[in-house]
Amino acid sequence: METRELRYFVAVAEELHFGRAAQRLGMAQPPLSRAIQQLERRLGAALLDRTSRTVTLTEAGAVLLAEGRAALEAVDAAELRTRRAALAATGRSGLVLVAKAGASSELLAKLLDAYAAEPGAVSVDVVLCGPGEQERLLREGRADVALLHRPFDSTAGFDTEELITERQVVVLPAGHPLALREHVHMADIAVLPDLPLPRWPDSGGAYPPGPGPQVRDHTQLLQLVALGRACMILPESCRARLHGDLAAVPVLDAPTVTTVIAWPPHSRSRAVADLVRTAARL
Amino acid sequence: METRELRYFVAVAEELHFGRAAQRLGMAQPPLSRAIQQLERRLGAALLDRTSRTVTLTEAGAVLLAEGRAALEAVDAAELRTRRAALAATGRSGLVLVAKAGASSELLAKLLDAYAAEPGAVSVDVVLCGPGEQERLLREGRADVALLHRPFDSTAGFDTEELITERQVVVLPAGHPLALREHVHMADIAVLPDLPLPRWPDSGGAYPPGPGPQVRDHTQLLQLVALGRACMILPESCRARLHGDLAAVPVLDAPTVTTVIAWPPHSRSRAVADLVRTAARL
DNA sequence: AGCATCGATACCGCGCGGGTATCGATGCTG
DNA sequence: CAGCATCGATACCCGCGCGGTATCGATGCT
Repeated sequence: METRELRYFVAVAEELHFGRAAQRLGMAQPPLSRAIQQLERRLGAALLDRTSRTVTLTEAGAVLLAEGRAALEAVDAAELRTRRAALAATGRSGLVLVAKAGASSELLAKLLDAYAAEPGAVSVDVVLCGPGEQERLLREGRADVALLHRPFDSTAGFDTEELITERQVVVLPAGHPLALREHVHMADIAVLPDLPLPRWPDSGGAYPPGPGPQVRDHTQLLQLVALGRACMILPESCRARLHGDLAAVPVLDAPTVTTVIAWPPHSRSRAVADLVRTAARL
Repeated sequence: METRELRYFVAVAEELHFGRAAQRLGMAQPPLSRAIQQLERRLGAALLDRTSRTVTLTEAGAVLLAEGRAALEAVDAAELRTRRAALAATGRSGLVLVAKAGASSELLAKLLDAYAAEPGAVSVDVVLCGPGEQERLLREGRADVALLHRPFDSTAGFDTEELITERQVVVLPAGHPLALREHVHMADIAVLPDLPLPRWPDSGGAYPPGPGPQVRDHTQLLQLVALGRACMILPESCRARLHGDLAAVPVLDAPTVTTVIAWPPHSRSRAVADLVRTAARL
């Protein structure tokens, strides 16, 4: 199977419309129809059920859509990583490290310092991004290494090394009654009608139903907490970055957060290996 | 990048010889040379350093070899899984479950029984194979689900569900002094000159150096233990399958073995989901 | 019934993948 | 050191296959 055929099929399977898919692919509709037929013949499997009005995926088609997307991602990643390796060999292009904005900043600083002191260290571009984007960047080959937080981020498909495990704290307005407590439990927080947990958009950009305010980034969130309209649960290390009006109280029964450094398997880069080794020694 | 180009490159990179690679690919050498040049031009990266006598990989070439192999595997797996999905839709072809020969047989029997009792269960073909082969079969799409044993088998790139964790036991000839002990430690075993741990061949088929006898399968191993020429360390559940002349003693400080059920991500099969759910309930 | 929509079919041209013949560089050998 | 064998690159050619346009046939809407 050629990647061209796969791209064609994925386009049609996503659009469920030959005309639009052809347009998206920058080609005419008839050769696209033919290519899909040919693919079906070669696979010996019907991928699409088509009438002249509707196109739907067959069971096999759904499988090929899921698997094919992953395969195309792998091919594209291979290409990108090769390009980057070539640049790294000739010019001096650095590593790209991706981390969630606002998380693990202390650890990150220590890591960057320690790695910079290593012999043979290359420059490290730090990319800070929103939740859920890191895995994509790493999988697509646009980043070389990532800091992920289990159990929130998926480490599936990556090699990882654990760095630290920490408890979580709840962040409250300084004046709140709970702020004086030595520690709290999840149940203490769940019953606070005045301080609901905020809602983040899911991958589709939609918000789950619930009482909490809708937030889209950490700035909004911090502001809401400072205003006494929400609370949030964070790894302990984030306390350092809080300003005055906020208090942090350990939550005993919240899941512990493990920060891991993750990199794609098959990574052959000495720089990545050095960085990981440095991180493991912290 | 087309899979054809990738296959060409991988062939040349593995052979490090255009002529042989062309032969392996069933084509003439000149078009192969051209294809590689074209690929290098398009990537803007030298992949191979060639003199008229030798061909070597560049840094970028090594990256593309590793990443490209993985990408090709993904493409082939996508094709195979689609074919299998199509067969499953028309005919009634069952699941393929792969497990290590001789391990977890009791668990496996329970799982198969329990799953067979589920409504909508399909037939399950069980493939027993040697160590290290299961991951390959699963990755290549030749199997739908596998029983793996951490920390021995790599679960990288798969979704998994833990089934049981067990201690390990050392298996000795029944008459051996240690056989009477309630439990032992690794140190007790390491110092036995009469009962060395056997050596398994690595992926290349070569044996690591060391004192132990060379074994290639479990039958040989059992025989050697029964003969009093070796001992072996196994998960506790394997005791059930031992015959009379052998004794099993718990090893307190050996790593615990966790049996997990693993399946490829993106799996869209209801049968796999049912089987996993059944396994998790055991 | 007429029409618009949409996938399939028919047909065509050309670009590219693959073939053969040969060159040029390099290292071995007598 | 000359001659030769090896091996990748180049030159040139052919035919298939990919992509294009024109059109058909089926289907659902008005």
